[in-house]
This record gives sequence, structure tokens and C-alpha cells, in this order.
Amino acid sequence: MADQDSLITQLFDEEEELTDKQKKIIIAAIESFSEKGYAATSTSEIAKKAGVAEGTIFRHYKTKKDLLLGIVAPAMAKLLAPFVIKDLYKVLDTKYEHFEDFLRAMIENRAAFLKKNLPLFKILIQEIPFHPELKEQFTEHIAKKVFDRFIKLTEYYQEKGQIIDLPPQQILRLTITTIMGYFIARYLFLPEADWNDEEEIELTIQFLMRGLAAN
Amino acid sequence: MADQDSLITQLFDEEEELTDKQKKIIIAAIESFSEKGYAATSTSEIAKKAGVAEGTIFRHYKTKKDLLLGIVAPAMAKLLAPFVIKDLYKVLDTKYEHFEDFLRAMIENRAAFLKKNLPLFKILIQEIPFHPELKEQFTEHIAKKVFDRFIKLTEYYQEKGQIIDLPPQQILRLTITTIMGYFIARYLFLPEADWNDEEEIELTIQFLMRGLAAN
Amino acid sequence: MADQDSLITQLFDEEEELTDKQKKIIIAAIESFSEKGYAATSTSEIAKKAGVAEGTIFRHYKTKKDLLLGIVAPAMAKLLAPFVIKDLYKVLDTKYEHFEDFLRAMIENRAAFLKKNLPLFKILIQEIPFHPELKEQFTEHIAKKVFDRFIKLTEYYQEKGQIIDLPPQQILRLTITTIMGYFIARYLFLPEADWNDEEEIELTIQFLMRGLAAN
Amino acid sequence: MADQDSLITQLFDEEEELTDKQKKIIIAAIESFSEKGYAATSTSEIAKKAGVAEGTIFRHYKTKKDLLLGIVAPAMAKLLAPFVIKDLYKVLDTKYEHFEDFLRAMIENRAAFLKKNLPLFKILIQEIPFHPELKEQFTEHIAKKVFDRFIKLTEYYQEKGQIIDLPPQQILRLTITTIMGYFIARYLFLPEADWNDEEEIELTIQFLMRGLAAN
DNA sequence: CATGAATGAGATTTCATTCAT
DNA sequence: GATGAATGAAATCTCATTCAT
Repeated sequence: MADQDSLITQLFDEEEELTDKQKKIIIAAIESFSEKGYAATSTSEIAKKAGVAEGTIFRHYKTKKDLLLGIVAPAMAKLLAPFVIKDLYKVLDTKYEHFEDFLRAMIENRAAFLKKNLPLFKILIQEIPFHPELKEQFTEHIAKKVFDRFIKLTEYYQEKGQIIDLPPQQILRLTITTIMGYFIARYLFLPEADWNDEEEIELTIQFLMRGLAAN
Repeated sequence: MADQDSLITQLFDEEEELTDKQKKIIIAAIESFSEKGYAATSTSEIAKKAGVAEGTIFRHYKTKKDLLLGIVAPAMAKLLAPFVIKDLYKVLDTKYEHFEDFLRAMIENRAAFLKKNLPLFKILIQEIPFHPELKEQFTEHIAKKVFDRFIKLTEYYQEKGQIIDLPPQQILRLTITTIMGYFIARYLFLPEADWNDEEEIELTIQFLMRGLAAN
Repeated sequence: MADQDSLITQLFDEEEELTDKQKKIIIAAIESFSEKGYAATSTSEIAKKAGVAEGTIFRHYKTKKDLLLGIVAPAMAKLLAPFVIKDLYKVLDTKYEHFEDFLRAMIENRAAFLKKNLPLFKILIQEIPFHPELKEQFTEHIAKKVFDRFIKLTEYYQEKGQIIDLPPQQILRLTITTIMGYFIARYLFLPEADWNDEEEIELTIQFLMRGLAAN
Repeated sequence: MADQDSLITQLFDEEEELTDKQKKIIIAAIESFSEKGYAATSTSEIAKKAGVAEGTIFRHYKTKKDLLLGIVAPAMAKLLAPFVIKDLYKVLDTKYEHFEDFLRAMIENRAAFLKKNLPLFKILIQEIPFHPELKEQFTEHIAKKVFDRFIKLTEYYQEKGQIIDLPPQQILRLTITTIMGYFIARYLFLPEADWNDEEEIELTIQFLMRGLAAN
């Protein structure tokens, strides 16, 4: 519960004044949505899991979809976006002199973050293809911001002669694809296989480095 | 319709003797499931789209879930599995002398295949996490078969000194992850972005080659 | 099967020319109706049990109800009625000098008959309350005929001073009630209890004799 | 309605807090089940008769079968069992010195009771053969309890030399069979015949007395 | 705020019956 | 006669949502 409380405080501002029940609803909804998918989860199920009357959900969220958005939107705005963007700043502050250092910092951070917020991550991945609103929010909050910064960052390392001279968009695509590919395989497709995370991450970094290093 | 007919003939043996209506049901179900997801698709919707009475669906499939499995199971067994495995044979017949040739053949083939069977592919990707039966079938039909062959294939190229000396499982993971990462981004997450497929594929191959080449 | 064939030949005249399939349908229907009740039995279930296509049932019987009546009506007319009435004749032919002999013959005969035709008997008992047509047939074929004969028979034994001087209707009611009560308890309510049939029947006869004997 | 309310209060504890609609559902279900049988009664029919939305039924009872059990179980536990057993106590308190007094009290009481709760009685009789759960409950709540007491009671009268020296189980079987036989004929099979209840009951008692009296 | 009974639209499923072959 | 695919009406059941308390 300490864990979930921290999730809640991360997701919502203090002024938002969530009641106890509302918090429980959010936690229950995240759990159910991530396990069975949005469409296959009933509100009554969420209510039961939250220990709350069925009507209570609808005091706080006009519709079931509202509940989804009420979870995913702040998750993107408050959790994912800042986190995704975070280190991208530091590079230009010359925090990471080498692309490899940057990669390593980024991946390790993200891995820890994803593991902690796995359910939210699963909801995002699974529901985005079905809800245009989510896709919009995603592009709005994440894609755009990442894109600009990453372009600059890539150019920075390219100028330093560290990475290959490809259009930055493609560097971006390959990087994200490789990293996300690992995470999706790891957490969505074969979560029960036994993974040696540290080794896989190092492997992934080395692979990326070889693939993107200037020759 | 010619297109779908070919899909049907690929998915089902001739002896199975599907009636006309049953074919229409399958086509409609594939379309709807892939667009809205299994749980969010109603059988009445499928019936309407197929131009069939709702009862007709249940004459052929005892439950809605049966319908899903009745589509996905043959899709894996008849379509996906042979296709995925196909070129893996040829390598040992020294069809592809260089790993790069193999990669290129494999990716190009798969890309064409996926584009043609996109809806089935989407259903697979989206529903596997929610249906243990599907996951089992997947491991059974696809994962196991690919795994063994790919190991041998990797060792073959490693002996020829063409690719890096990593455990074959990891070569496999990186290869699949990179390729699937592209496809998922391309077709599931950002299908409407305008992609230059040829260029991206070539890029991906080069990236993989650099990442996996023996130094 | 020999058994069922004999049932069929008892139920239907030879001229009726039942096809093989029709016989199977009848046998299957009797089995299912008696086990689960008419309303809870589906025609498709009967078809499957009979090894016959669903449509075949409706070639022979316009409706499901027709099938019920097509079984129960001949069962009453051909099987039950003659059997019930049978010994009632003999009495007046002075076959049975004592009421007790008559009772014993009647009960033992009936018991054997019921055991052999239990499913039909169950259908009759269970469905009569819900189908006015059956009730009518029952009164028509059985009740009326029995009634008249039994009245005479009772008077015969009353004149001989063997049984108590009550209105024959009441003698009839008590007799039937006692006998049927035993059969219903035995076969419908507690069929799986272990009954010593011979003993119970003898007991029942003695009980009836004491209850009805002229003092 | 006053009548049904009393039925409801008899069937359910006050703490159970049935809503008004739930009561209406129960009353409607009892009526329909007893008239047409469980399998032939649709939930929509019950809903309409109860003046309630169909969904409301399923809010209170997960399945249609649950509704049946939710009616029959308390009917056995609260109504039938106490009633059946009731006078059996009194005998040993020397309330009834003669077996005949006991019989008369028992039958008259039960007749009144049955007439009042006819629908419930019909449901019980008609559905027990098809639902193992009901049969179990019946043996549990009724049969077992009656059995023990009746054995003792019989021995009591046997010691007093009032009834015949048969194994008590058989005395029990004959007694119940005779009484129930009357009730079933009276209320299930020929309810519309015109019965002179008082006379029939007296007749039945006399018959039983003669049949069971010690000679 | 919270409850939970009630709703009614709709989802899944069953089933008697029809009909072209 | 026999088949079994197809039907559509109806049955069972689910569920998001409302509302009186």
C-alpha cells in the first residue's frame, strides 16, 4: 500500500484532494485494466476490488472511459513525460560526455522506472491502439517533446564524431525501437521467462553502440 | 474479396469445407477484432458485417472465444509458423552465404507478409497478452521451432566468422526485437505516419549488421 | 436395443411403418424427456442422442410438442390403458376369488410393468400437470375406463363380503393412492435407496387388505 | 398481497432485508414456477409479472437456478422442515395418547398448511426429481429429521400396543405414502375434481388406522 | 461524499423450426 | 426420407450508468 500511495502522489497533485476511496478506485482500476485490458474489465469488478460501492466510481468519473483517461492522462503528463525527457536535458549540460554514458544512464533509469510502473506501462501500450485520445495525448506529451530534444542531442554527439551520420529521426527510431523492443519482450510477451536483466541491458547497450557508433 | 478468399484458403485446409457464410464470418471477425480488439467487438457486430444471422456464428463456434481461437490457431499453424521458419532452412543449404543476405531476405519477405496479413498480425499481438491459450499456441507453434533452427543458423555464421561471438539466444533476441520493434512501431503505433519502408528496412539491416558483425 | 425395439413394437402398430431413424428418435426422446423433463430437453440434444440430423425430427413431428404427444399418446393408448385394465376383466370371470388375490396379481403385474417402462412412466407423471392435452388423454384412455370397471369389481367383492362397505370411489382412491404412492416413492423420489421390492409389495398388499377388509 | 407478504416473512428472516422489488420477484417466481415449471418459465416473464426490470432479478440472483434455490432452500428450512417436524415432538410429551389422535392432528395441520402453501409445495414436488441439490437439501432438512423422530414415535405407540409390530421404517413409509398420495392426487393430479376434503381426510385416517392398528 | 438498488440497453447464447440440397 | 446450414426470436445474463437515500 505504501507503494501504491507513492504512485498516487506521483500521479496527482496535492491540491487535487483525492478522497481515500478515489485513491482505491484508481489503484484497483490500474490493476484490472493492466491485467485484463480496458474493455474486458467491468466497473463493478473495479468497485469490488477497491472496496467501494459501484456508484462511487461514477461520482468521480462520469464514464468508464473517463476513468481510463483519468488514470492514463496524468500518468503521461506527470510520470512518463518528465521521466522520459529528464536526462535529455543533462546531455547538453555536458553531463554525459560520451553517447554510451548517456545511453546507459537512460536505459538503466528507464528500466527501473518501468519495473516500478509496469501496470501503467502495460495499460498504455495495450490501449493506445484503440483510443485516439490516448494516441493524441501520447504524441502531445511525449513524442513531440522527445523528438525535438533528441534531434539536438543526436546532432551534438554527431558533431563530436561519436555516432554515425544518419538523419537524427532514424537514429531515434532505431534507439527507441531497440530499447522498447527489449522492454516489451521482457515485460509483456515473455514476463515469466527468467531474464538476467543486468546482462541483457548491457548487451543491448553494446549492440546499440556498435550499431550507431561512427565508424 | 479475392484477397480474403485467398486468406481463407491459406488458413484452412480444403477438407475443412467451410460454408460461404462461415467464410464471411471469419473475414468479418478478423476485421473487427483487429480494429477494435476482441473484447470490444460484439458478435452482433460481426454478424452484421458478415451479412449473417447472429445464430449462425454460434452454429459454427460454440462461444465467442472459440471464434477467436478458430481464427488465431490456424493463423499460427498454417500461416505464421511456416512463414517464420521458411528461410531458416535455406541457410544451411548454403542458400545465403552471408548473414546480411539472409537478414535481407528474411526481413523483406516478412515485411511483405505482414503487410498482407496485417489484421491477423494485429490480433495476435494485441490478444496474446490476455489469453493464455494463445500464448501457449504461440510458444508451441512458433517460438520453439524458431529457437532451435536459429541457434544452429547463428552458429553457422559464427563459425564462418561473420557474426559476433555472443550466445545465440542473445543474437536471436536482438535480431527479433529489432525487426519486430520496427514492425510494431510501423503498423501498430504510428501506422499513419508516412514511412519510407524500403529505406527503413535497409537502415534496419545495416544497423543490425553493424550491431552483430564480428569485429 | 432389443429392449427398445420391443418397446417400439409395443407402442406402434406395424402398419405405421416407422423408419429406423424415427425409432431412434423416439427412443432418444423418451430417454431425455424422462431424465431432464420435456421443457429442459432440446431437440438438438435428442437428435444427437438419436444419431440423426436435427431436421429429421421435424420431418416426422411438426413441433417438439408433437414429439411429446407422439410418444405419450400411444404410450397411454397402447401400453398403459390395456395393461391397467387387463386384470379388471378377469375378476368377473371369477378368476380371482378373493380380493387379496386380485390385489396381488394386479400389483405384481404393475410393478414389473412399471420397472420395464420406467422412463415412459416418469414422463407421464412429470408432464401431465403441465399439459392439458395429456391430462385429457389420461382421463379419456385410463381414468374413465378404469373407473367403471373398478366400481363393478368393488361391488362384486363387497357383495361377497370381502371388503368394507364404503363408496367404491373411495375404495378406488385409497387403493390407487397406496399403490401409486409406493411406486412414486420407489422410482421417482428415492430411486437410489435400496428397496426390497418383494417385501415392500407384500407389505403394501397386507396393509391395503387390512385397511379395506370387511371387518 | 397481504397473503404473500406473510409468505415472505415466513420464508425470510427479518435481518435479510429484502427490498420491495426482491419480494415481488420471489412472489412472481413462485407463482410462475409452480404453474409452468422451472424450465418452462422465463426470467423475462418473472420480471414482467413482478413489475421489475429483468436486470433486477440478476442483481439479486446470479443465475436463474440461483433464484429457484433461493426460494426453495428457505422454503424447506424455514417452512417445511419445522412444520413437518412440529407435532412429532408433542407425542412424547404425551400430548396425543392415541395414535389416531396423533394422525388426525398431523394430517389436519398439514392439509391446512399445504393448501396455504400450495405453489411452494408444487415446485418442490415437481423440481426435486430434476435437481440433485434440491434432493440433497430435502434429505438434509426433512428426511433425516423426520426419520429419527418418527422411529421413536412409532416405538412409543408400538409399546403401548396401539400399532402393529412392523419395522418402524415401513410404518413410516406406509403412513407418508398414504398421506402424500392423497395430497398429490388432490392438488397436483386432479385439483379441479370436486373433493370433500373433510370426508376424504377422515376416510384416510380410518384407512390408515385399520391398516396399522395392532390386531 | 458514498451507497447500492434499480435500470434498460445490449451482449452472448440457445433453440425450435425452415428449407435448399 | 434425410440432411445440416441457416435463421430469428427469445432466453439468459452483463454492465455502465442513474438516482433516491
